[in-house]
Amino acid sequence: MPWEELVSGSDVLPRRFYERPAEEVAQALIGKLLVRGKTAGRIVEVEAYQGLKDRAAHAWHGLTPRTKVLFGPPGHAYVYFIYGMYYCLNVVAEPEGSPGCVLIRALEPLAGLELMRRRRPGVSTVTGLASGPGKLTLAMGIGRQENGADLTLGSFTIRRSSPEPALQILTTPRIGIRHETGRLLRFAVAGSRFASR
DNA sequence: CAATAGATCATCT
DNA sequence: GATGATCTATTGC
Repeated sequence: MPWEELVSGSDVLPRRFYERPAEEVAQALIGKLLVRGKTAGRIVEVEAYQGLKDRAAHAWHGLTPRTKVLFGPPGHAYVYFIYGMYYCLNVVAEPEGSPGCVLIRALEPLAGLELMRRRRPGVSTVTGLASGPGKLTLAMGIGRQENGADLTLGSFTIRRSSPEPALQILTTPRIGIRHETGRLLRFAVAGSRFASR
């Protein structure tokens, strides 16, 4: 899909969209558009992290230099480096001072596919371009520089598409964590080939 | 197919 | 000094 058409038919989500419990924001983000520069994709998989009351969350230990952004105002990006190799993208949720967030885990690529392919050499299928938290940051060129970015302004945003597709949402436990594994805080588009496994 | 190993480093104890 | 919100290649059935 042409980037211009995609963006002209969509609206940036306002800050108040993010100012509620992380679990609600996570579900509401399914189907929304993540746009960065000339690349864009539909969010098909997310996980909610509930801050101080969630042992699996980075913010569980409290305010540190790394978690500072999580304690700030909602609607900003929290990007962290993991396993010595990858970056993961989160969106800060809940009112300022309450460090809830939503991990973006997978996208259906919609625009800028050529650029994404160049950033993911060796990946032959479109489904494999952004079907995981580390993969999507590579495909969209997201790194340290984006930590703290305001997602309600500028060229890095999350948008509501019109019309919004009617999507069946699946709820499951979160992936790759050691604590709080029983909580049903992962949400994905049912049957999506673009979600992670 | 499923299971496993290796890459590689910021962050916090 | 250990750990981790991962990915890929490789091995074994």
